[in-house]
Amino acid sequence: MSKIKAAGNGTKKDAIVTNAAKLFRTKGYRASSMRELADKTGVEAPSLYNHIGSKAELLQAICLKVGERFTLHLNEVIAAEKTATEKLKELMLFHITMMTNFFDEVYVANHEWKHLEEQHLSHFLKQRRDYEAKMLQLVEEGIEKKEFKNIHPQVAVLTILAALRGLEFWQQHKKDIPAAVLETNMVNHLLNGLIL
Amino acid sequence: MSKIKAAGNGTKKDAIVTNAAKLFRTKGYRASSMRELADKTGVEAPSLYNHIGSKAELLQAICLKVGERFTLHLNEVIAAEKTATEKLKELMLFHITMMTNFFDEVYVANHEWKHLEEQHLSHFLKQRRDYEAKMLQLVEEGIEKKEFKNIHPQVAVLTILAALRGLEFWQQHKKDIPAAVLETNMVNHLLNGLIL
DNA sequence: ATTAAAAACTAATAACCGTTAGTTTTGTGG
DNA sequence: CCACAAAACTAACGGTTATTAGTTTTTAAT
Repeated sequence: MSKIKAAGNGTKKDAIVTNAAKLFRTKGYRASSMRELADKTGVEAPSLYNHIGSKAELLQAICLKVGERFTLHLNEVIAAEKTATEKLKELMLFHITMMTNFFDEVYVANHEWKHLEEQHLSHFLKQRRDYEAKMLQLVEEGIEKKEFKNIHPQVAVLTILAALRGLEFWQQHKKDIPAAVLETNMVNHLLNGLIL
Repeated sequence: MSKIKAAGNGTKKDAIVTNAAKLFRTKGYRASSMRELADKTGVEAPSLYNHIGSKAELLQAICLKVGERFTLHLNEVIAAEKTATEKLKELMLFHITMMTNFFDEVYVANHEWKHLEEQHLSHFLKQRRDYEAKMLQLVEEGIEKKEFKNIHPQVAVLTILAALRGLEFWQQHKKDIPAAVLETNMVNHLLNGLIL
């Protein structure tokens, strides 16, 4: 039996990437050593290189996967025949789902993308800008159709995205606040506000 | 004339800390070398140690300063004789002010606190927990006095803090969105919601 | 001008890092 | 059971890091 256990339908490389995501999240990319990653994987450091190309490649894989998933979902939502409010709500719920199912990966993509090498860095940033731009269009559409208030659409997008990114901070309180309660309340807060 | 220029009323150490904040923000703490910091400061690396104790000390100074300022302000606001809505609004405005005036320091405190050494790490985290707890009390007070809707107060605090932390992302768009516009719209969004 | 302290420099050290080379062990298909 | 490939190991290299030691230069006070 090999020492690295590939989970489910994934390869051994996938298993290493998963371990890397967890390690990078807790320690940060630069503070994570390949020796420690190897240790968590149950193997000596050089053995990792039978399955992966480099440390940088691990970060790329994580950031790319997260970026693709979000982009794919956004395009699906936009293409659907729904009101802007419904679309926005779906986006928010998807962020919450992603954060619960792929916490380490999403966290790393949000925090460690700085350390991507050039080609992947600019790809990642462009993807993020596009995501933001499409969300901006959505909010503008909602304002035009009188679904939303006549507020500054860029600030609204910024506020919503920031609040959603802050979900990472919620993982600690997960025991206190179940996902369903969080979903209902955060979506409601961002859509309807705090004041009575 | 010494090579390290102390700005205004500050010491040379303060100048180094300021440079460190900028460097740590752009590259991250672990990816920032003392050689590069020395270079930005206009000096050779070992010369820094005539003024500071260690690299870790720089991060401590940054995180401590930020933590103290936020804590001090929160206590002032809480002690005042105002409605919960007014208090909450003041807190939000202070976050925006801090982000504009001490962007590097606030960013570093938010992103690099992981790399603090034990004593300072737990102090920093306790300070954050306390801040959160007092904000929770404030929101609960607002609900009790029928200023706020009857929503989950913890989720509200989480949402607001996350949105405020996301202000760091706004610095890039600073040219597009002036601070005054941002203030008005974000505070209004978080208090009154998006939907008409 | 003299002296003492402050602040800079050069050189070097020990530790750690990602990664490669070369070898041995383990698993697998015929 | 044999042979071949996959996957693990040990040893080591070249590079970077924060920091120290020791020395020289600069600043400032008498």
